[in-house]
Amino acid sequence: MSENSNNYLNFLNKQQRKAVENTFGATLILAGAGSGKTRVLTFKLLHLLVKKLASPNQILAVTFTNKAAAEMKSRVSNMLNFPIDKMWIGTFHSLSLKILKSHYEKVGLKKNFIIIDADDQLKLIKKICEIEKIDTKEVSAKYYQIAIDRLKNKGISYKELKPNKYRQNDEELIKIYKIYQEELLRINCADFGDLILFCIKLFKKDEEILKKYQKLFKFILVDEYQDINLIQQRWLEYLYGGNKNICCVGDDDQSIYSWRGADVSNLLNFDKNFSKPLIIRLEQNYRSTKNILESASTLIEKNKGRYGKRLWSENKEGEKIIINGFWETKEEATFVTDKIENLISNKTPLSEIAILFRVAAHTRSFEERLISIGLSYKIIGGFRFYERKEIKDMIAYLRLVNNQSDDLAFERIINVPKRGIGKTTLNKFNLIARKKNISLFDAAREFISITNTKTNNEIFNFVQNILNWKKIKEKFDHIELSKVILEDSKYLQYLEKEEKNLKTPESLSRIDNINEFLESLKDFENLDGFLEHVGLVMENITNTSNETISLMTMHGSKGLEFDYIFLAGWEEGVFPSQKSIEESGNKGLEEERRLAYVALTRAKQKVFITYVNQNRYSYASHDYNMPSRFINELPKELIELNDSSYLADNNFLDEFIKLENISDDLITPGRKRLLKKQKEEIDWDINQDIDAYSNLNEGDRVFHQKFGYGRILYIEGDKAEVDFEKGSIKKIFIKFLKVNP
DNA sequence: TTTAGAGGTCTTTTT
DNA sequence: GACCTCTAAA
Repeated sequence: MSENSNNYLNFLNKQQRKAVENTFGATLILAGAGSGKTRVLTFKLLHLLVKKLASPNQILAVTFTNKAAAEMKSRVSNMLNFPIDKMWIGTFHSLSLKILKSHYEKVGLKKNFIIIDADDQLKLIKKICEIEKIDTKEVSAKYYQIAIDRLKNKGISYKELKPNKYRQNDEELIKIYKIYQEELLRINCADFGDLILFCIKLFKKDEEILKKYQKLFKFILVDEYQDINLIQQRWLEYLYGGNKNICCVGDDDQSIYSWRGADVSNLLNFDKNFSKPLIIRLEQNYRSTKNILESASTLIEKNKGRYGKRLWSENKEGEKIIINGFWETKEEATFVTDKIENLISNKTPLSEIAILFRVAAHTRSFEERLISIGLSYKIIGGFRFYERKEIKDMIAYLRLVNNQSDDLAFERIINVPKRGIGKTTLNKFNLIARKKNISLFDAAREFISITNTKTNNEIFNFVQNILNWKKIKEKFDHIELSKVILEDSKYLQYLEKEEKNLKTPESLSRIDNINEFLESLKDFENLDGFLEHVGLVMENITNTSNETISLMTMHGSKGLEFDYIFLAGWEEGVFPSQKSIEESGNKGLEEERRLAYVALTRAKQKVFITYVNQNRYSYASHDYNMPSRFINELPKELIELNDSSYLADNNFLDEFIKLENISDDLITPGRKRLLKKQKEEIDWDINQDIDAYSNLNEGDRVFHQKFGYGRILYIEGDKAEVDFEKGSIKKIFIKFLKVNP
């Protein structure tokens, strides 16, 4: 341990110190943004070790995201002189996996089981629906996927699910859930929910095992407690039951995962779930300037469902929040990068700059701009490396070599690259597999032994390849194996061909990604280690150079801090998200507001907010959006509003700022106002009859295949802005419009 | 029987 | 823009 390990307590304020030194029993730390909660947790860990209250492997430290876990690990390893490998620091899922790896057979899994992602989940459910002849037109496979996920978050198994007469598809759901669970076991896979559920099952079933872990974990530390769902709470309760020492850190204002089953009431019921807790509040913010803190606090006070706290700070006032509106996304990206260039010339390190988005897909225009001006950036989360098609294909090959009963992997690659083994042949495999209760791989072998068709040769080769690779796996390492697979399967050849023919940005980067994939394999000892990492983390761990700008979602930014924060896309419908309000009404809106609070409080020095008023490009059409209501909710005296000349000319901002009380109706008010305004401006003439395609005028009633009937707002070159009756305004090429008589 | 292409639908946030 | 389904052609 380091020399100054005895005076670490001096680095803490009174409340923090109390939190650290109160080691036994239950402690709940209500910690505001930037109040040093990670510091408290890591120091507490240190304290437990220094005071010899526990040895490293007797402390269980649970975090919510992989990033937070990595952060804590690095902080702890900086303070301590010994390797932290033996410590139980990780996410609920990774810690559950660690436990399950010693007891997999007790829950019906086999060695080296694989964790499947949402993609595979959906594929499996679709397959089940098809086999069981469950119609997925009215109720989609996705619905069932989400439903099963939600049930798992609540710890409800298919046996416990009682059909609800107010929901129509519960019978189907139960059936699918049951088969889904059986299928997972058969192909030796578990989904995210299972990792935690299986642990609980294990604890319930085997008291000896439960006792062992209860005894082992003398102290439990939990980060981001407000985001914990029911099943995670139960997981904690089981492990808490032994030594009864638990310390949770949370902030109700930062609860942003209710859609994943996170339940803030865990925070409320803390004293019911854990006995006689000490509750400590941390309200001094060390991170942000007074202005940023004040702005964020004013915003979050608009929420009704909160415990209420007011953060304070001894930091300097700082600068105002700069808000800029733009006509289109390009302009927005250019503005942001210009500002970044300014910051760089003032010696701001790139690592202190982050651009945050509501939707991961919105990073694109910024990426283009950053590439063109040559600034290095990294995307955290978002388009996950391991979710790219070519990477998933490669992983599927490895998975199948690893485990021939992995049907999901088999189905993914049996015809990639194309081998002339299409749907019909696959259906035949499926038939055999089900009849004989064997894997698709074995069914394929069976198929060639009993039939004689043209495709037999290809199937035979495929099967032989897998068996060959299996032998190679035994003799060589996973990197060598991957290279052989790339060659033998002709996958690399297939990518090269695609690159030549298509020349799309995606196809051009595929081979690079494969090379990066091979590179990232080097970080793992063997195939098992790699597959485990892929299943849990989904992010590439190479390419973590520090001197870059960070681009990420607001969700992804939680727990991080930067000197300068750029918040892009603050538009009604985008943020707050239309979907979230439609789905959960005021609750959804409040969660979006908490997200805004999280985003603002990431900044240490200065915040820039931007919005694109007129031309947010999404899903191949252009959307109109009003500035986010959250802009309106910031204290007027602490913000500086600027807008592009177009917006100034049209008084968009003036109009917007005048509005004080915005209702929480289901349709976002910004959109409502805009629709109203434009409808008034145009004098409709419904009965006008014009030839299709030509002579289109403003005000014409038109028809579009995708969006239905609408009216032309104005025409600009070969495009027309159309107000569709379904409620959206889109910019469409005129040639796609027909005039309705 | 497979594959390419056309046309449709659905688009949040993460372990 | 990605992914699915349907259809027509190979």
